[in-house]
Amino acid sequence: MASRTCMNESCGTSTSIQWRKGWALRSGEFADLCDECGSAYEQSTFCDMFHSKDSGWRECTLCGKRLHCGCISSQSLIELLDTGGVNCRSCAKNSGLQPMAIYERPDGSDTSKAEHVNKLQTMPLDSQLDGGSIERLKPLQLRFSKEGNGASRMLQMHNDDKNGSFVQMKQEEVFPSMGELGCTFLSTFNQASNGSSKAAKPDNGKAYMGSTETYESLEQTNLSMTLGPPLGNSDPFRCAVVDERVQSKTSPVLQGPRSRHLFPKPPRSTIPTGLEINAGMVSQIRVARPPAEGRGRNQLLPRYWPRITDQELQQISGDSNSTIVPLFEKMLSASDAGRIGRLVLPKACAEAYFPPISQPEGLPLRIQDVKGKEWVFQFRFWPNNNSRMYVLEGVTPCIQSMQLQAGDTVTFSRMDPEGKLIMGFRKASNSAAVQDTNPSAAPNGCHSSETIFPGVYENLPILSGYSGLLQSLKGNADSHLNALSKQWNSAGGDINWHIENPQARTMDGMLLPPSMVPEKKRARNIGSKSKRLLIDSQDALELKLTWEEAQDLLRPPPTVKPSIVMIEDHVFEEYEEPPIFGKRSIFVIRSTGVQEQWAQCDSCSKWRRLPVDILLPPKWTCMENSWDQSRCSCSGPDELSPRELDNLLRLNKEFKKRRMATSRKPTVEHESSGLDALADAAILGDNVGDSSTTSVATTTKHPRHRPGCSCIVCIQPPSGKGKHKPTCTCNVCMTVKRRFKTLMMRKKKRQSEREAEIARRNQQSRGPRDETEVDSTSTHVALQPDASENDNRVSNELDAKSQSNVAATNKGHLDLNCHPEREADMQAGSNRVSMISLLKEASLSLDTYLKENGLTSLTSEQQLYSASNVQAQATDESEGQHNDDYCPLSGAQDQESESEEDNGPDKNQNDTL
DNA sequence: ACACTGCATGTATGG
DNA sequence: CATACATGCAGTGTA
Repeated sequence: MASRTCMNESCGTSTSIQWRKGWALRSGEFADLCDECGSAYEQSTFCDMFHSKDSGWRECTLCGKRLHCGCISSQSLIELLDTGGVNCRSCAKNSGLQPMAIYERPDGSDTSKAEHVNKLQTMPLDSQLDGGSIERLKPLQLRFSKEGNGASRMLQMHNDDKNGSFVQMKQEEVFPSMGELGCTFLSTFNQASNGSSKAAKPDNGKAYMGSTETYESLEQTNLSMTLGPPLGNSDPFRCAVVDERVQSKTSPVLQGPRSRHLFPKPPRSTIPTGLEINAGMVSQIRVARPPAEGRGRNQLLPRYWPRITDQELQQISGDSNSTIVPLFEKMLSASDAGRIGRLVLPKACAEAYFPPISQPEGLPLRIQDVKGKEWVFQFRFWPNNNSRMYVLEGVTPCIQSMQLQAGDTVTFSRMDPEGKLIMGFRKASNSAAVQDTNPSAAPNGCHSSETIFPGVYENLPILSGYSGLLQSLKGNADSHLNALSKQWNSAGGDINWHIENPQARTMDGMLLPPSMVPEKKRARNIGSKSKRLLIDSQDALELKLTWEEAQDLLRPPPTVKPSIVMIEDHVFEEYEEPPIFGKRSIFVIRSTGVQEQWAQCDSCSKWRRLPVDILLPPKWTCMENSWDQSRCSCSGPDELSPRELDNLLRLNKEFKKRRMATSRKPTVEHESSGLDALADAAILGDNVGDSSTTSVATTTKHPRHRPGCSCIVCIQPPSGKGKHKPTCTCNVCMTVKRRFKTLMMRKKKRQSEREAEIARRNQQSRGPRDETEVDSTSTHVALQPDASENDNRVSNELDAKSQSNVAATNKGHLDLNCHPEREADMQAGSNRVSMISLLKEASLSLDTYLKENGLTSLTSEQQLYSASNVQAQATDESEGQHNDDYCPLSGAQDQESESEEDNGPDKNQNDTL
């Protein structure tokens, strides 16, 4: 029967280990308290449970496979059995057991170490819960193994806080000496188990508030672990030498997940994937989460996670039998490396791994460098914004001794069992040099441990991994990411750290050319900033895609009538409830010009043809296909040939790929290339009419006017009131007229060619289905096909164009940049924004649209002008739309440039258009 | 005049 | 928005 002893020495109550509500993940009721005095127990049940005398090994009860506590703790490889023991995941799977989280025992029964395991049940969640237990059902941190001790401390500390029993800790009283701290996590645990070590009480209540965050992140850890193999950021205890030595056979170097709950999750999608992908290449890298034994905030930022290589470990540990526990690292800032001699310590790190200090004066700290030289720094803090700012003072000699500069990284490790603090370093400048010269450097920017050092070291694996992930997931050569990766690489590693003289470095702001000056300045924070930007940009891409797709899936709330509101002369439908997501559907335009909507049955997955104006609910099955009696059940024949379906999917893929690609193009290109691309597509005619496509281009490429923007909108007369009259002969209007004329003539010509082509193909007995065009889709399946593709495709250009126009018109109303005063020129009532009307209008033919807009002909100059004027107005009212309207014009540039070359004033505009 | 010290403040960053 | 942190800066000490 395991027991715990109350930390309160005056109490000393020993109690058997029980399952307590305190283990609940989110309950916030950390009741792991002594029943007598309410103090926290000195150790964690979890540690005890899984880090027991048998070294944490368990045997699968079915196959006998031995599973280490890491597997247990990770929970990714085992299932804990109600009857005791564990099953490896494969056996568990075969036996039909479902993976599940481990839950607290609501009965509070006494549980020994083994019993704990036994009582961790592997039962389907549903079957295990009764109504009353649901409330108490809380995931437990079974992944606690070595680090569980730290977690338990945090639990206890949290307890302290919550119970107001916080006692300002005096180092000599409660905080273990560095020697005591200086043990492997395992030994730390053992000490704790034996009660020989006083778990640190918080010296700062605030410092322990991370507990709940810890637990919250646990669940995420669960997820990530379930989803994938061990993640990139290894458990420090495992990745440190001690683990390698002890568990070299069983423990992959990079095992991250078990300690993830103690530290912030890495940037989403970056670290895991990066290191998975590059696992082989970085196998020797120790990207270690720091030990969780610290008493401080557990939320160490990943940038402080110690990254250490075998070489460095070897260098630090030398030939001794000591083990090195990487604690944290910090890239030196200019201030750190400056002559002030103050090294700002990350607060969390200082509180976690350095002795607690209650007075600002702090205490002297002996730290040994890798050469064995011992330094004494003053470890102290400054009050700062109701917080503390920890610094190591007197580091200048050490910094200089190591010849460190801003951008270099100092690492703090602990040598066990002595507990000696070790200060290592990595030179930032190494990274560039080694990286550049080392042929073994991974082509994607990931490097072996020997080649990765601060700067690039910190980021490249992440970036490359992310890039790799994207590439693997999206099948997309991600030049943008690569570029970012390079940029980041240079930012992290190549920043001008090569100025050896610190003085000179401080002066380079004056000495360096302007282009270089910001680089130095940037260097200070560009790392994290760029990383953030990078990730954000990636997220943004993802989000944007999602958003764009969502736009087309949004439906008005079905049962709610909108209230019409007028905002700056624009009418909006305002719904009391948020829009709903409708079902994805695909619009198809046949060669005959007939539009179709296709949707996939949620039950049988067959594609069914639907009227174009139908809005489907999120769930839709053949049963609801009231438009086709022969296919109103799933047994109805499939209407869509595999070929066409493949075509749809393929085009969808291509579209997304293309969209991703266009999204990553530098903004500089957006103005021109985006317009040109749209223009080309418009002239080519096929699918530009697709509203979704145009919407993509619009929102992606030109959401807002920018200074220097030379688009058709921006070159309009200023103030926005200079509405062009039909008689206007300004450059813009003339250009518009000319281009539109050219455009339409060309389109006419192409249309006639295509009609001829259709006729020819029909004669060749080609199936009409094959001629269908995936032209418009609510799910962005419609594409901007390549020109070559377009030429071979058959479509109804007019319909496409009509959609374009309609979409342009409609979107013009939606765009908040639209100019109210131009609205008068819009068709009356057309400014009514309605999702349904949008869809309906999208199905209108061009002729209908033109009639409605009084544009029965576009062939005459005047009519041409009218059309262009309308479009110009639409454009004026919608910055985000003008691409749609005027890009075609710009696209005609090629053709018309021949006749416009001598049009001086126009030419510039044409170029920019 | 320079160095040091302690605090204040602006910015980056994460939640 | 809160916090962490890099750095500025004023006050003080010292050569």
